[in-house]
Amino acid sequence: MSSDEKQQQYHHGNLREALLEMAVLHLRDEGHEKLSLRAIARDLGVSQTAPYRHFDDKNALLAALAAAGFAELAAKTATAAKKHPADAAAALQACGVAYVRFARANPEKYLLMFGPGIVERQRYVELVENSDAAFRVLLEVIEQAQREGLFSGKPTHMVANAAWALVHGLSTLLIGHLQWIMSEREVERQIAVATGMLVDR
Amino acid sequence: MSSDEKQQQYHHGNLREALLEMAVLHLRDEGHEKLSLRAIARDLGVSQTAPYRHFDDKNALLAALAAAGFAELAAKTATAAKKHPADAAAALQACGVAYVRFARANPEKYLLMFGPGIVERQRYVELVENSDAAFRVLLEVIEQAQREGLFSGKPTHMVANAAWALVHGLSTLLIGHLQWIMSEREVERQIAVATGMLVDR
DNA sequence: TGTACATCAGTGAACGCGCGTTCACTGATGTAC
DNA sequence: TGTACATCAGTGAACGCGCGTTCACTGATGTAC
Repeated sequence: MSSDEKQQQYHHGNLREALLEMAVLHLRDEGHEKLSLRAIARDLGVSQTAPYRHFDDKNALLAALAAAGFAELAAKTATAAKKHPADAAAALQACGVAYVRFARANPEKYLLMFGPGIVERQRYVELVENSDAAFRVLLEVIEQAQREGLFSGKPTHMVANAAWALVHGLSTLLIGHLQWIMSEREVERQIAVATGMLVDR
Repeated sequence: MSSDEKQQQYHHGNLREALLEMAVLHLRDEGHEKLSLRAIARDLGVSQTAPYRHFDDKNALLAALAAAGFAELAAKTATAAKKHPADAAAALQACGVAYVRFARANPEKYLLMFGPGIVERQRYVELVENSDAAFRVLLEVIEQAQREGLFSGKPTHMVANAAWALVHGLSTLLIGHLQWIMSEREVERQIAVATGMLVDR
């Protein structure tokens, strides 16, 4: 224990954020199914009931975690897309690459975001908004692509859903079934080939 | 209780299959995370330790369930593909449609098959074989497509992975995030649009 | 500047839960002779 | 055809577990006057 840790304060001062940070660590290590409020509190040196001052229940903490994840995902994909303001095909592919990279960098967080681990998602305003925002990034890139003549004649939201399905499916396969059988080089090539198939004419 | 059910035998005679069938029902109703060996035994009117005569542990039962699911999926997609022996693009699309329909008809089973709910999958020979077989159906359709000149110049397994990613992603989105916001008609159209994007030139 | 008091953010003990799994057991079945 | 016996497929009690959550509480903080 460092001297910092020794000097225990009755009021933590920043417990909400500390809980979320520790939760991210636990998530990384063991996934959201095994994530335990008690264990998180324990690791923060705080009583097991302290989290209830900041979150209604475990589900609320998971929802906050997922909401932050969607914000991060939206930021990453938006940044990637903005690098190709004049070329929608390139923007779409860059967006897809950024998407899959996010999932690979944060596999357990990604699975929490899209899995059934959070109940009554619609109750959590921030979660709904952030997840909508993440999808909207993709949607806007598709709209731009349509203005440039790609995907002509196909309904925008269906093209967007299909693109989403591709990157989502690739993400989950790469952090699941395909996890161990591809080298890093192959993975990068795979991402390029798959996102390219959306765009090649 | 019917008279059939009343006449309890000490030896069930078919408990292994009965356990799997009941497990499928529980899976449908509550998902694999809540699935409990005790509850399944209870519903079969059998002691909570009886399942251990037929499965090493809970994980083994889940593995058997998933293995059966992959066999089913392989059969459905193979049947769909065979209907278009001379047109690989049509075969691929039919295969994709069958794939997504399977997932939508068996959402919780599908999530078990692809999720992290089963540990040490490689220990279960039948599971590995059946999941390989399911992927092989898709792979063979892609190979046929390449012989017909589609996807020229792209590595077969990468095209296959991309196709798999698309149908897998669509499946999980349709049973997850997109579950409630599309009508049945829209879903069918969505599946057609997405699988069509793999194939349109 | 000092004090009373409301409010906030912690504590620790306890409840109740269902679960997976182990154990020693027993009833039923089928086979060798 | 009858019997001994090994094996198989059940039983029921029990262990131990960590968990989410509630409760009544208390120490710290900040604000009104």
